[in-house]
Amino acid sequence: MPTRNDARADRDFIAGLGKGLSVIECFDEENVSLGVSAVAARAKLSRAAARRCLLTLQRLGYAELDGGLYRLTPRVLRLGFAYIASNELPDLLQPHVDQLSGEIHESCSASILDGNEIVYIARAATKRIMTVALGIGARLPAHCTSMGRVLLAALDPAEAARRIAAAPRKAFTPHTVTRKEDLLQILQQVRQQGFCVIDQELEIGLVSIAVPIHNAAGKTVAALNIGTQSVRFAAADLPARFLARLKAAQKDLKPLINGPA
Amino acid sequence: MPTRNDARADRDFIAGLGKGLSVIECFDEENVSLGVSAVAARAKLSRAAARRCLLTLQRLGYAELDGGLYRLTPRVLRLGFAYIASNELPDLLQPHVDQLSGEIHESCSASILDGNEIVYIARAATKRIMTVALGIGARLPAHCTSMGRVLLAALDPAEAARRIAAAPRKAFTPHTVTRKEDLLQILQQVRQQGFCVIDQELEIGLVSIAVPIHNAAGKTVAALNIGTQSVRFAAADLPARFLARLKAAQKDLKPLINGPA
DNA sequence: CCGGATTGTGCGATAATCGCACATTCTTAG
DNA sequence: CTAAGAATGTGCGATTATCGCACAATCCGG
Repeated sequence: MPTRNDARADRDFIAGLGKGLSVIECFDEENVSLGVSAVAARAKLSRAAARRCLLTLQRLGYAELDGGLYRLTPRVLRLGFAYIASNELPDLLQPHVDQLSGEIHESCSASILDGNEIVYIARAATKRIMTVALGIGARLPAHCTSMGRVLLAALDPAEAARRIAAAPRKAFTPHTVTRKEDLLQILQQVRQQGFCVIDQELEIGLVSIAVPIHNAAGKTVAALNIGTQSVRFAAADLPARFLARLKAAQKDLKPLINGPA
Repeated sequence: MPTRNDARADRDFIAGLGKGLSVIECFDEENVSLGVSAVAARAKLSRAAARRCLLTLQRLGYAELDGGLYRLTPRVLRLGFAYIASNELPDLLQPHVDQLSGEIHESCSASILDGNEIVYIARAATKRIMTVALGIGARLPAHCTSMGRVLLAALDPAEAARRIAAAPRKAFTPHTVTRKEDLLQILQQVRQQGFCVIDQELEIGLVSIAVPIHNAAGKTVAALNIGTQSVRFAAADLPARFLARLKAAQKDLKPLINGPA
């Protein structure tokens, strides 16, 4: 730990950039338009700083002012899109997700891991099966989702344990597994069998199955899943019903994915 | 023009934030990983400033360093998602887009206008019909797309003329209309008939039809389109084939969309 | 083994950011 | 209708964080 480097890092840290980004992240579904004070409170900035950020974002076209309330503009999509476009994964996966969903008439998604959360990078839904809508960029806790467990299982076990320990591990339903030891054991099992089935741990009535997606070098870079309703398929029946198709997609994709991603 | 206000705006402009955002936007499909110098050149910053931004982004988890080259992390999706989540439109539109696409077995998308470009906010594809992949957040010039013309037609005519004049108006195919006067006349027609058909102006073999989506107050806030291949449907047949469905969706959505968006 | 290019570092000067305190406007309640 | 409360916009001096140059270290290609 080079204390010299840390000092350097502190010197070279642009405070204004960090503040501005937190300001952008202040906005969400429940906070479509925010005033200066609200932003300051949410981003933990002084009102003056929040105001400066907002003014700057407005001047750059990332936010607009409407009667004292600020709101984000479509331009911020450029930022997220900078990632989507710079990463081949979403483009590669989306067609497969579309096709898979079309063939089996069930919802199908792909996601990657970011900390303790999975992030949707491709998605195709037959109809809305969950109460929450999950578009590209949506986040869900990793510990209680089929894709999340597949992705955690692909990590170094110590790292996986660390992330699980750090996660809130909220119980969304009575079925949600939240004990750290249980989760680690499940991860072990997922690692061995090469897929993961979730039985109503995120939402009652929702079951899903996921497999890892590997790049050409064999590293897990994403997860692919099929989600459906428990009234249509019992969780125990998912492997027999869908695993072959998921494995086929997994195999098709592997040679197409180059980078270390 | 309050010259006093401008001075104030200049004072309150956080340079670091603007620089950081341009740095993020440096990354795209052809530039997945960039070095400090490359970023500096692209964002038109001094190397020192670019380096500081990169370091800051890395510390905040928006970028990662891999052997001298920086790359964006999935975390930047949070930024774009701040917009998606804060705007009801994508969530409202996506299910309709999915359903429409499922029913008619053609690709279906929704987009909004940002300057001279349309931005995809919802999408469902049967198979990949275009050479380019268009995910959420993808941008296309407004002047030569069906949704773009519908959205431009909804603007104040003077404003539409201004944006068209400002746009590059590249001719993607021999069919692309690029003359300003012709485009304005087409807009007039679109405004009257309430929809727009494009015949291979963006890509040879690609035809599409779009209608505006209105909010409850009657203001156009998005566009909805169906795209297919000219070998399957002639452009002239699109209205008879698809307009009724699009209009139905338009009508269904209108009462659901509240805000001034 | 040696250019050429790129990255990392140190440092002083400058100017940009900060946040307080006040004036102003808008909203809410009585 | 008026007054209290809250939130926004403004001015300004001090501080400190940002800037970019110039040099050292490193990587890459010939």
